[in-house]
Amino acid sequence: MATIKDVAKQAGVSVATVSRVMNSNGYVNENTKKKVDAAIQQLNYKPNAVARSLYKKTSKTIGLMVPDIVNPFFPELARAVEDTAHKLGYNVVFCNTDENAEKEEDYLEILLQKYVDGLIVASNTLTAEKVKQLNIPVVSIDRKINADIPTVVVKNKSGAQKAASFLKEMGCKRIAHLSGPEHIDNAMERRAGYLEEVGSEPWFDASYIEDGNYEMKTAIKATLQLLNRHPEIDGIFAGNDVMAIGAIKAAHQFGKKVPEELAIIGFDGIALSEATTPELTTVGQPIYDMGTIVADLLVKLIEKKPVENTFYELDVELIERESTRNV
Amino acid sequence: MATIKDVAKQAGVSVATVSRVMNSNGYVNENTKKKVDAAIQQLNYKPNAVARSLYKKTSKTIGLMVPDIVNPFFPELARAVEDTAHKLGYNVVFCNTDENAEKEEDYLEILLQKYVDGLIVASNTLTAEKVKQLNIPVVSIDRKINADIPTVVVKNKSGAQKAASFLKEMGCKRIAHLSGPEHIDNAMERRAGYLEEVGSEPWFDASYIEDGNYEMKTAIKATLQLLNRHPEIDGIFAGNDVMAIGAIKAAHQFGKKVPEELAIIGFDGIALSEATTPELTTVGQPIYDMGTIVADLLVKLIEKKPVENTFYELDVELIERESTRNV
DNA sequence: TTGAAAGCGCTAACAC
DNA sequence: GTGTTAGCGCTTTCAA
Repeated sequence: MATIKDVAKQAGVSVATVSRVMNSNGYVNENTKKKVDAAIQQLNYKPNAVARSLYKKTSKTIGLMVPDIVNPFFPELARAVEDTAHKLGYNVVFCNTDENAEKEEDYLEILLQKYVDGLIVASNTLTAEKVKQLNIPVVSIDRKINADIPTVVVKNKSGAQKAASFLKEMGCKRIAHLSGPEHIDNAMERRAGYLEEVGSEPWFDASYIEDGNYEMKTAIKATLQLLNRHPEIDGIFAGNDVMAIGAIKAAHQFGKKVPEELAIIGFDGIALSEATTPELTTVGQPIYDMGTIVADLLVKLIEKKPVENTFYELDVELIERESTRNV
Repeated sequence: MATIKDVAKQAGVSVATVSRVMNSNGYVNENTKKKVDAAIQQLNYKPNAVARSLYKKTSKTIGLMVPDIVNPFFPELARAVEDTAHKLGYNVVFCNTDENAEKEEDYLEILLQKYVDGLIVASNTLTAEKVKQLNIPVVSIDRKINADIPTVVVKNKSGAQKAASFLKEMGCKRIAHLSGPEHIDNAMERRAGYLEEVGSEPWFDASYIEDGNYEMKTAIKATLQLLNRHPEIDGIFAGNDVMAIGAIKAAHQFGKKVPEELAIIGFDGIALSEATTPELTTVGQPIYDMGTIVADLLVKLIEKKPVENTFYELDVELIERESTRNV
């Protein structure tokens, strides 16, 4: 690999000059510029990003920490983040934390040591204090950490409420909720939206809620419990699509027809929600947009450009498909 | 951020000594080691990975290039790669190429400039020649590039043959194939396996094969074409699970019952294949193992440790579920 | 307009 | 055992 020295020698100039033409800063004569460019061409020279980082203390890379890469929501998000980051000249280091605080710490350290310029995190273990210590721009996606930290989320509560209310419209009389984990704020917001809509119904009590841990397997078990406990349930609002898919499977096992006997609605709008039979009605998040927005926002923060807004709470949209019916 | 100099000053030693205790190489007195450790603690010193990289020309990071992060196969693989890489002290930079040669080039360059120590690629545009030029260990996953390049794949052809043969056992008389793109070797291997099994049947001709581009949307269209062209089709072997899911949807639209009137079998064994209704019968790849094996292999190559084997062709397993029936 | 040289934070000879 | 020092490849004063 050719270095800047080689180029300098080849072009018969100093390394400083080479640096100047590469970064197009400082004065440099048209003619010597040409010589340098030619040398760069000939040697197929690429500047060494590590050396550059060492001096400039930046790396043109950002970190993206997600809790569960196997939940399709996150790859879809990651894809958007990666797309726009790449357009803006950054690349992204991917970290899968498994909701594991230790792994998260590990990664944070590694990323800092590598001079990542900024971080996009979906975490519920990360504290505002720790974020401050990082000393680089951080933006939170999908979850709120703290009002001081730029954040991109969706209207979880009202979206959930819409979902429950839609189930009512569809004629459901007993609506259960498959909830996400209690330590995840968006799960609790979605639960709150559900409660807002059905919490004061005469039939309601807490036994209509089960934690499905945002996973398919757990959701299947939880749904079965719900159905055993309350065979009269005719509608389920699942806190995410993966759980809703689990609920469809569980209903199948239990012998309830979806949507005829049991309507199911999810949350997220992952591509997969279209793939089930019946197709899943869901509260769609603008996943790709979210990724674009966070990446854009983070890069602006990194480059100290003005940002209009550091808190985005995007709208969700009810996507009616086959898993809910009109009775 | 504290540097090695700060630590040296704090401990009253030279930077060389600090470096020695950090890397535990060279002699260092028990006592001064203690002093240094104490200083490190006090200053909460973390060595600067960039500076280290610059000198050592390695970065303890590997690149992972995948063609489509939204196909669940790749996140599942990525997860495994990331898990074992992390265990072995490496982190992984994720690159989504969209099967786009230009993007791939871009990434390759960036990764090299950052001194990534090795690369795991799933690509069909990358040539053996280009790989050589990279001058770092590269291992190919899911696709074969060249016999010289260490590779981890599965038995695509025999797996596909098993799938077609299984469909026959289940009583299918007219078996179509939803194929992956022609430029992807594993897709062609799977097609070859299918042909091996049904190619010489009296009813067979090329119109029983459609390209579904390894995507759900395209697969739906392709399936509909297949079904319109040959209403007698009673079995479909899809080259991957995502297309099989599309086929199920298409059958649904077409009014064919799965599996009663149309049996469908996929390939991959992604988590999602269990989530459909009916659950998908599929040829399962050991995805997690594949990720573990490539990551392990690559790290061994990087660290110049002996490797037993540079070509893994793993077994696949037919997972019988609901989308195929016994007539 | 250009070059010399210092320095980013670390490692590894080479001295002592 | 430990310190001094010369780089790794680049950027950026400061002089010329």
